[in-house]
Amino acid sequence: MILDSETKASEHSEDHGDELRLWLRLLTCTTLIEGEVRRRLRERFDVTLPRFDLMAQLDKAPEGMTLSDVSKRMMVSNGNVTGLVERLVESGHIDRRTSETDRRVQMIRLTKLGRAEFRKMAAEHEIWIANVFAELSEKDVQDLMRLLAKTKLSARKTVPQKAV
Amino acid sequence: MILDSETKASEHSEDHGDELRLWLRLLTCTTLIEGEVRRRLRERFDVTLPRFDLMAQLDKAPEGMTLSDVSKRMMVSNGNVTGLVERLVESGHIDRRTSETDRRVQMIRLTKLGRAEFRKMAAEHEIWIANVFAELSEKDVQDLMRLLAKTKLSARKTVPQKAV
DNA sequence: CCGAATTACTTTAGGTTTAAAATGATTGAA
DNA sequence: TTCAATCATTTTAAACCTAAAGTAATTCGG
Repeated sequence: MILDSETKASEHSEDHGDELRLWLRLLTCTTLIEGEVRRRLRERFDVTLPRFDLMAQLDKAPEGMTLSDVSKRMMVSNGNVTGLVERLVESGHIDRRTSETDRRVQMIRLTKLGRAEFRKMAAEHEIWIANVFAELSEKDVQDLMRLLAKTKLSARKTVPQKAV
Repeated sequence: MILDSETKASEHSEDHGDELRLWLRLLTCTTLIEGEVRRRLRERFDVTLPRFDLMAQLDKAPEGMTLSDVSKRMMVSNGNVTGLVERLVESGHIDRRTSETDRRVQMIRLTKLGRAEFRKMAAEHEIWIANVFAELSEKDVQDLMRLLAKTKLSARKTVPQKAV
């Protein structure tokens, strides 16, 4: 196998500049969108983004979820969820009860109020997000979906998994 | 202009599901990568991500930056920067001095220690990021760069600009 | 059955983050 | 000049977030 000088050089000191720029761009897009969503949630509904995110998880699980489930789905620490849930119970948006079969487990679900408020917010939120991507063609959206799926798989391989 | 039923329907209740899924995927990728970078920075260098990010900004500006500059670049609030800078001055990584021409302005820059430590971390960081995207082809990377640039422009249009 | 390991959740300490108000310095228009 | 507006930064209050340690319940191998 013959290697030209460029390939040879890359063996020990590859150029990683493109990947770094890609990461920064990805981060910028997310931060930009997240900040705007946060601002609008506060302005329109006086709600924080983490509260909205947690309610979104519960809306997809009418039968309820455990705190651990929420923690994994939201990719945040257990302790973080404990505090968020505490405040959402306090404000009457979610309902928490200890599982009858396993007393370690807390099942939480949206209350009627919580569900109603979430649905109202979610409807607007979906329009905001559609606007965010308004200048992308349908093909752009599909391409981006595909590339991000690939990125997610690639990134996951660099994350050490818990032993099974 | 003739509209078929699908187009007609879309006038008032367009389907925004794809965009929403795209946003969630974007967010997942960023959260995943960010979490892993945070974990490694702590594990390898006992440093937090915000501290690293701030030092990265300063490394690109050898002549120094104002706190407002940093705030804009990092897309975080002013008050946040004040606290971060406070701790980085405390630990000897950055140097802060009041501008001679405008006493409202604080110029900050990396100290010798700060620069040395940052460079060491940045070298490893770059490799971690390259690994994150390792399964993407060179074309994938370029496509993703282009689509994210487009996304950024599109998203910016939905963010209300401050009056000039 | 029994004790070690695991699991679910909470607590703690410290740092991060925001929005909004406050402080002090500069600018600019009348 | 002068004072209202603007600007850079800090402060404040509350929430968010993590890592790590702690508590209590369950599971499982022997």
